[in-house]
Amino acid sequence: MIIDPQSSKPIFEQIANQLRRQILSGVFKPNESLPSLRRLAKEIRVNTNTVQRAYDELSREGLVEARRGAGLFVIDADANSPSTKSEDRLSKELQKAIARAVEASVSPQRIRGIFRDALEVQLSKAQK
Amino acid sequence: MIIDPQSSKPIFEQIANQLRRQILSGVFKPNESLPSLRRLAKEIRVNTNTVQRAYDELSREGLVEARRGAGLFVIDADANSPSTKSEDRLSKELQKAIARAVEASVSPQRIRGIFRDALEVQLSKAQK
Amino acid sequence: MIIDPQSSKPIFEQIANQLRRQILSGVFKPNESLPSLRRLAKEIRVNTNTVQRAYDELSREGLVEARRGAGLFVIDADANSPSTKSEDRLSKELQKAIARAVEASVSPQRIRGIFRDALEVQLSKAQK
Amino acid sequence: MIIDPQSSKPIFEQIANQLRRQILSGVFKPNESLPSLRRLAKEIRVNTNTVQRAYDELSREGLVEARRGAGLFVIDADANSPSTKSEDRLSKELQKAIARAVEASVSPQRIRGIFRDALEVQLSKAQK
DNA sequence: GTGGTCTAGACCACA
DNA sequence: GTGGTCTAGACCACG
Repeated sequence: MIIDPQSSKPIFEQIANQLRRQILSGVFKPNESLPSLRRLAKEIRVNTNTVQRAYDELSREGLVEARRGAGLFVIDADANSPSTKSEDRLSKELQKAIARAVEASVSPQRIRGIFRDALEVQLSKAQK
Repeated sequence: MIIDPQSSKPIFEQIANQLRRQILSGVFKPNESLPSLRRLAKEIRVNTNTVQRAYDELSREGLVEARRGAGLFVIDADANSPSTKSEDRLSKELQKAIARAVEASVSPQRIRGIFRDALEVQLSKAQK
Repeated sequence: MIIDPQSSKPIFEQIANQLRRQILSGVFKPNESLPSLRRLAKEIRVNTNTVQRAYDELSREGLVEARRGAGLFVIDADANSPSTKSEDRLSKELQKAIARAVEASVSPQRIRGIFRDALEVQLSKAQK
Repeated sequence: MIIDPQSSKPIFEQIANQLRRQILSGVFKPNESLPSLRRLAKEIRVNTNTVQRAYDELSREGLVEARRGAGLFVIDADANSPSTKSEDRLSKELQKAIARAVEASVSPQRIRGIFRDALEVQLSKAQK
């Protein structure tokens, strides 16, 4: 991991880029690991917040998943293949809805935002 | 703007949520500025970083655009454009689909995974 | 029982909320046990400490009672007792009063402070 | 601060008791600090979780208030004296509602739980 | 110990 | 003055 503090590219971006490459090239295997926030921060001598921000990026991209109290885990792509009927149905419905939105040139970011909202609403309803 | 520092919901999220609502409902008009980082921070008595993070969210979602040295501007794809209708529709469709999945006890994790997949598929299709 | 590990709402709170609702709505009958710590923890795949904390909340609220070596028992002041009516009434009255205060932009902090004071006053009066 | 690990009294309770006494006797003045979790934990050689639990007690009692990222602050009793009309009104309404509930022998814990719920509901409504 | 959120205060590039 | 990045160090939820 090489950091250039002088670069115009933000440090957190440099970190994210290198981790992304390592994940995609299989240096980090699905379903475990990635160095802890504090360990990596110490190692490359930057603040934990900076590493945190890099991890945040990867989370947002869906490459990695943070489990509170446990660590950062590389997402297992296989686990994402729909299998049960409910999931299959959900997948198809989402595909359709998203397709229409994309067609109407709603930005991917907005789609994500709307999805997050929708999920949250449904989960809180379900809790009652 | 109501902030509850004791809430389990992060402050930056509370801010982002309220701003998002205000933008979509037209309180802030397209092509003009939101309150500056420091002004808003002072007003609601939180750290500038916290407001920054909220602004970051809205940027990512494509609702606003930051112009360095100038301020935050509401994106022109404005509140009454066809795009809003599309987003409304998308929101409703996602709500329904997710509600059914939750009912069928698909885990939030899986729902997110399936959504990510679906979005990716649609985006790559759209590129062709 | 639906758990969303990614939610900003703490897991123990999600668990407590759902159990509370189930108790109040009569899914769990008075004088009998809730699922054991370890069983529930295993079922929803969280750490026993997390479930423990949720049970702790319910204990504090007086909804359940832990009997060492036996389990968690729903308190007898049961779901259809006059007490529930009182609670319902209290809930509605608090809702109204708080709504007005929020409307008048009293901060959540102040509302909490005022509530604490009011409760203390009433309790000390009751002691006489 | 004196800790007796052999005592039957839980350590977190010993800590809480001593802190409480110090606060009430004015060793710690309103509106400022209290040693940080980790500092106190190190000083008296106990786990941070234990100190955490003691602080938790004091929070619940309304003696101190945790401000995220800043520290633990002694509540300013004066700041709790109602002054504006809205707060006055709120106070009276809460008094009445609570008085009735106490009369109907709703436990203080339940009252607190119901209040928390009610506040949360109103705040989330206000956000929309 | 691990990730997440927050504060205080700093420096930078840009207008 | 604006937004953007960074550090140091705090509490919080969780395993």
